[in-house]
Amino acid sequence: MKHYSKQREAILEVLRSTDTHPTANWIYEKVRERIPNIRLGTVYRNLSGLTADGEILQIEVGDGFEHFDGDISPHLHLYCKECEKIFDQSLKSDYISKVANESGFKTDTTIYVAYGICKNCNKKIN
Amino acid sequence: MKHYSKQREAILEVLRSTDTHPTANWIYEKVRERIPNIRLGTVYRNLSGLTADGEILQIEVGDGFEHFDGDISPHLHLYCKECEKIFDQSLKSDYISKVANESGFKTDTTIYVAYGICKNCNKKIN
DNA sequence: CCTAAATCAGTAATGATTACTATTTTATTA
DNA sequence: TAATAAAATAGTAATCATTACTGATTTAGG
Repeated sequence: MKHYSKQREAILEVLRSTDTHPTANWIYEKVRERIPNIRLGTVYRNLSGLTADGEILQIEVGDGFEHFDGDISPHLHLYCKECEKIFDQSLKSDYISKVANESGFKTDTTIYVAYGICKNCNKKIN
Repeated sequence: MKHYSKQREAILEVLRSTDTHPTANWIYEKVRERIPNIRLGTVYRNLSGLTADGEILQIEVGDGFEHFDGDISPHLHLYCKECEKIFDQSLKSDYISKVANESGFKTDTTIYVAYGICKNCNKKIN
């Protein structure tokens, strides 16, 4: 990722314009509204580059899809196993980073995921 | 996962006998030494069941493979982008779980992943 | 023992992601 | 602003980790 491209720019804008954690395909469909003949491969290539550059986060919750996040601040991802949605929760400190660096590991990205049942689903079930 | 099976038992034992974070295929090769005609599909099915039952953890680090962990205590996974290995580090408290539950989310599993460069690779590079 | 449900071996299919190539776009330098 | 090399893209094809299917086997409980 050494050069600017309008495709990369559009992908980044789409990702930053949502507070969900979309898949590559979702991003592809959105970007296609602006750049109709963009290819899914281009979206994947840029998402990989943006992740490597630390401009976005890649989140995996075990549902078979890679999810992407335009918010790179350290925060908690709550994955509800009932509705299969990802919720965000802010964190006061980057706990992981501190612990990791104490042991000589140079951290540049931290991912926090909790699995369980969200507030809403809890009401419905019980 | 309501019934016992020797396949499930063997898979769990293999996973608990290592402190690495193997892939389904690695586990398959190991279990095959004991049960020669077990199938990869059986390994996958059992790993999914064991994960759902909370007996093992499923860790994803963005390398295209699902990794499994027989240690279900909350701990930190350090993924070195240089040597592509996963290191463990114990945690004094399950920070995520506390924060999540405060907001009404019922957590049953927490995953901590830090990306960066490990101690050894740091020496080699610099 | 018997039965029903769960799991398995064996095999085939799926589909998210990656790879490839010729063309176009970008950054740089003169 | 033209020339050049490197990087990115469109278009297409391939990969391969994972899941799905089916008939046979194993398990749990009475």
